[in-house]
Amino acid sequence: MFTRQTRQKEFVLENLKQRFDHPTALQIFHDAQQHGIKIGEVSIYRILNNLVKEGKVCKIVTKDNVAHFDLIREDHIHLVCNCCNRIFDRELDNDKHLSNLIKDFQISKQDIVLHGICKDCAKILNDKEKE
Amino acid sequence: MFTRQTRQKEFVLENLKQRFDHPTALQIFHDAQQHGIKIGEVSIYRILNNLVKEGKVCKIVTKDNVAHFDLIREDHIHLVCNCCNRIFDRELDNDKHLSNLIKDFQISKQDIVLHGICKDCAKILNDKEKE
DNA sequence: TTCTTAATGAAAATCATTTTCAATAAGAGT
DNA sequence: ACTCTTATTGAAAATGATTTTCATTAAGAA
Repeated sequence: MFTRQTRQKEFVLENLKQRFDHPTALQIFHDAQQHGIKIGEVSIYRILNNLVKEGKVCKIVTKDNVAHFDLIREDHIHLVCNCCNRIFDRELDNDKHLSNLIKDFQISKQDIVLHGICKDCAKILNDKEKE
Repeated sequence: MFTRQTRQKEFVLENLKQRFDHPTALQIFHDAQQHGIKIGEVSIYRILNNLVKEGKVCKIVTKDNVAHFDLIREDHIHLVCNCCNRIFDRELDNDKHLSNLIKDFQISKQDIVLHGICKDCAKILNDKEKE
């Protein structure tokens, strides 16, 4: 079985290359519509899943059950806020430390996800407690 | 607003205390049925979400979009296999290293999730490549 | 240009989770 | 023990992201 180069595949990959906001499938769909590109919602899901299988893209599911996608670039880990569900990038050479501590488990560097509370939400929670 | 102690709440918390397999809401529901405990599926979801809000339980969403729950006990991180979606525990004092490297983001220790490929899946993938 | 079949897309299906709301039952007050 | 308030429950329906189905389209090989 061979693969065919299509306008749709090109658009999805190009779109991921140009943005750094970990978009959802729907966000990519809307972007396509705004650029007048004819592509169905379903195809975006299908193309993204294939890219994940090929190891070109990583998929991060936030606690509100929405999948976000990110092109695998250089070394950076993802911080996911359990409060606002935003995803932050953090460059980190020292993550090698952690990776080396884990045996019998191949950690993909781009797939290190730390959950917690981001600066903004921590401030909001703090302010609420003062009330 | 006060809270009331109910059989259902007690069952869910007790069930989580007694198991270490990161069950889904449905698995807890089935367990209740087998023990002849009258409790609705919906209530399990509601009780679990409340426990998460109270910070007693952590919720891990795997890539197949199913939420798994784990009682927050001592220090351990979670390894999630992107292949079989199983969740592994790993004790790790040295995770403090990583936590300290991240500024302006409060990492909850029990919520450090590393994604990758587990030993079993790695073996299967390896064997496939040889074919 | 033709032909094979990979890829697309619209509609329908799926499935975990949430919402709604009437019925139930903690547990505080008497 | 009894009553009363309302937190909690649970069945059914709603939601919403994602997947499946399948007829149609279009890469790209021959």
